Amino acid sequence: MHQSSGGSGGGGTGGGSEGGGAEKHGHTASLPVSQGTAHHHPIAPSNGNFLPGYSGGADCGVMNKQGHAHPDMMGLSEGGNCNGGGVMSGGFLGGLGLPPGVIVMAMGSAGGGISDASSAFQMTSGQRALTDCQQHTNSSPCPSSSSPSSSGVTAGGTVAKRKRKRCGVCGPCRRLINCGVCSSCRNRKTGHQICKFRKCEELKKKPGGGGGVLERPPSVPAGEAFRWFF
DNA sequence: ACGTACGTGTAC
DNA sequence: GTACACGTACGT
Ligand SMILES: [Zn+2]
Ligand SMILES: [Zn+2]
Repeated sequence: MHQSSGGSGGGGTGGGSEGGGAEKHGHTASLPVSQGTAHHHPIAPSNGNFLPGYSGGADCGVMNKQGHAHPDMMGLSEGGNCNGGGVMSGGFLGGLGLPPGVIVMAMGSAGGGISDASSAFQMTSGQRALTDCQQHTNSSPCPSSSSPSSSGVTAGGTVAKRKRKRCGVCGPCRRLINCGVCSSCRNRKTGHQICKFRKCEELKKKPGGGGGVLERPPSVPAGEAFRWFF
């Protein structure tokens, strides 16, 4: 019971004092998706807040003039940020759930870059289910069977709930470092939660509608979005 | 073994 | 309904 509350509030806030150990040396974590065909952080993050792979097509010059990435720019509920307006980050893409392709394409046109097109494609498909070639015929992340934990039952018989993993493609997931000022960051020691700005959107949602429910963003049934590309 | 982060219960 | 704290799954 209590699934309603557990979804957002419950897990979304914890804290820590310092944002020292954001993650690891670059391996944000073991993202389920193999984003950069070539892992191992080839180059340093230009912004430091986003993965290099995606920043490439994102920074056109028009935006990205933040200089110093501010932790609170989306206007979550921290510090009463008003969202400057020039600042846009994962929130605008994954946060709003608007047609990413359109935006990216618009930028691509301005910048005049074919490579941007591919980026857009990646983002669009990546947001939902990665259209990559990587089909993973069988490399299932979950060992399924053959493992006590996978069975879902621990020694005592308690049903061990398997934890979901971040999608790795949404805005928050693409973030690399913690803001260090949000509740989660401040109380990480006690809260054991990831930075609010890094909390995967998929994890925020899908409290129990995973699998059978085809959740799609209101308006623009994907199909239409596709048409915009061609 | 350790740190990180998801899930859940409770407090407000 | 939101925020906080705890247990524990998960990866290294
Ligand atoms: Zn934070
Ligand atoms: Zn995500």
